[in-house]
Amino acid sequence: MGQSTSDRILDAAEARLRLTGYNGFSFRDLAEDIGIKSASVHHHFPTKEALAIRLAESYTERFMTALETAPTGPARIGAYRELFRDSLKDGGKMCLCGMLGAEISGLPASVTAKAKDFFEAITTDLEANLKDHADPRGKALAVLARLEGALILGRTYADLAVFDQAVADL
Amino acid sequence: MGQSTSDRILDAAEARLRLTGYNGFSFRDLAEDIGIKSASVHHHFPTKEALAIRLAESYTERFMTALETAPTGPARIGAYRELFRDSLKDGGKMCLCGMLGAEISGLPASVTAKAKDFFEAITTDLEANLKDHADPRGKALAVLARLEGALILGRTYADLAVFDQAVADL
DNA sequence: GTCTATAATTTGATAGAC
DNA sequence: GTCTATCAAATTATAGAC
Repeated sequence: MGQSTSDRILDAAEARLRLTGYNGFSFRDLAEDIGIKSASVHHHFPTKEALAIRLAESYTERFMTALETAPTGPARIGAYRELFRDSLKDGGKMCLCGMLGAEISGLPASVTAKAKDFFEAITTDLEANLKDHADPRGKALAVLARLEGALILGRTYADLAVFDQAVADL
Repeated sequence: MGQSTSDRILDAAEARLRLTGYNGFSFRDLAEDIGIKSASVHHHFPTKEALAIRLAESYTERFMTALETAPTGPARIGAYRELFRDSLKDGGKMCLCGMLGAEISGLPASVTAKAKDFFEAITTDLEANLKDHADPRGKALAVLARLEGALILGRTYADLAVFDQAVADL
């Protein structure tokens, strides 16, 4: 079963967004990535804003699906650590919503809302698994912050070991 | 003593870079910010790359100067927390080098090197103040990661309290 | 040091043929 | 669904007058 053009656009756009940010790629870049013309990309996603919204939604959905097989309770943190680690391992990519969160002041409000949705979904899930902690939500935010920041450090040093050191005792 | 045009450009550029990222502003934006023309901005900084290099250098220098009055030992972490917190409080800005680190794949190598210099300076300083810790460098990277990530979360939620929750036990 | 003018390229987006 | 062609605007950057 081959991938639809729409899916190939989404894949190319996700990779580019996670590497260079929202303002770091164009519709022409995506078109060249998959061997079509930019007008065809616009046929599938009328605007960059619409594309980014779909990217954030599908990223969040995929992330949540990956968590379905994760352990519950505090051990769930390890599953999060691995998911973020995979992101860095796979070409040194940021978390899609971490990237959007960094650039947020220059983005359409509809896109920033989706990034927030991702963080809220993660925080809520993590919080529910840390009920024995004195401050479950604070701990959840602390874990998430550390993972996002560890991606930035790992990327900048271009060294997976830096990520590992930054999250060693998670 | 008035500010030189060069300094006014640097201030405007730093604010824009920390809000919208390297690809999120233009020389014309900076020119309009301070009431001159873009050709005049080029007179002071020939290329965007040169401007970003200067920004990262001056940011690092300023950060290190601010640390001169900070306590030594583990208590130094609190000074870092306050410096990052001020960044968010001051218009919801990212750490300049945290932003560059996120966008790093799309930036000139000379700029990425300066972002790395910042992280290395911070990590080294923090590490030296955590000598009693089992893994001083790991702990230093963990603190830095958490602060960078907490900025992303605080920005996305547009809520200083989210930053505070994410770094509560630092 | 700042300006006008402009070059060369890129960008997001649209119209309309096939 | 993809293409050619195109648009209007923006971008980085330079030349040269004042």
